[in-house]
Amino acid sequence: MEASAYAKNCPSRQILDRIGDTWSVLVVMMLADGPQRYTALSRRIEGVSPKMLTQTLRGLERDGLIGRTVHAEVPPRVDYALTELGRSLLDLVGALEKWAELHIDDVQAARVAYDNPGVRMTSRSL
Amino acid sequence: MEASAYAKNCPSRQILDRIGDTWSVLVVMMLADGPQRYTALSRRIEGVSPKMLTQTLRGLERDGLIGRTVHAEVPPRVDYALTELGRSLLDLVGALEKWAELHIDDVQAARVAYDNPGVRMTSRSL
DNA sequence: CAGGATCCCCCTGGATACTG
DNA sequence: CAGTATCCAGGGGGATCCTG
Repeated sequence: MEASAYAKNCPSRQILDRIGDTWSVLVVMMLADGPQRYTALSRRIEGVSPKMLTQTLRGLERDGLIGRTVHAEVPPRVDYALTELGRSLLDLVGALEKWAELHIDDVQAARVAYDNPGVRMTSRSL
Repeated sequence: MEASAYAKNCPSRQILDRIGDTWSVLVVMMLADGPQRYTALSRRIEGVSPKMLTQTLRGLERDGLIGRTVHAEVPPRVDYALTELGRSLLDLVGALEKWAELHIDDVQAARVAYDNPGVRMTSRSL
């Protein structure tokens, strides 16, 4: 079926899966400021467990969105940085943020309206 | 923390949560063609269970992205259609598809390279 | 036809402790 | 410092059956 193709074969789905991932986008945004160390990321992204951070970083690295550089030092030093491919994602993330900021009020108003069925509205949303 | 604000308060996160949802985007894309009935959607989106379809539709409706119209007929007839807000999402989805199509090859190449560590590369991805 | 209700399983992801 | 290993609870989501 067409939808099946959409759901599995289609590039969008694969990208969606990564974009939709909670931490991936957060990491990409953090790295927009420049290369960061593991610990720096774990501190800046509050609430992320080491497991999830590592997992997220591996996923992004596998997709070629970030690069991982190990410096031959003691103590170990590892930097993560956006690749060119990763940087190209920033536009998309930016567009997403823009849409969000532009329409979040409408969305929240819709939610309130939906959650309060009895209340009269001055206009219909459809 | 800043990341906390990002993760919870920030509009982007809320939109991300919806965008990232497997079925939501699929439904929105389907509805881009025009209003659709429940059954039509369930057929076109292969693999979706009634439960998830309903849940997805409710979520989109709650966010004001789609409208639900019940026709007073027997058998029941319910149409779902994008709202103006929902339609404005199409641009974003379009941008996403565009990015995906444009870069999916790079991503897949990166994945192959990542999964085959021994292999020599002609160029570095960073 | 368009779902609601229920059961249940699995997998995500958090917490914690440990290591090269 | 930069992770890995392990354990474990919660919830997402499928399958199924039922109804206005």
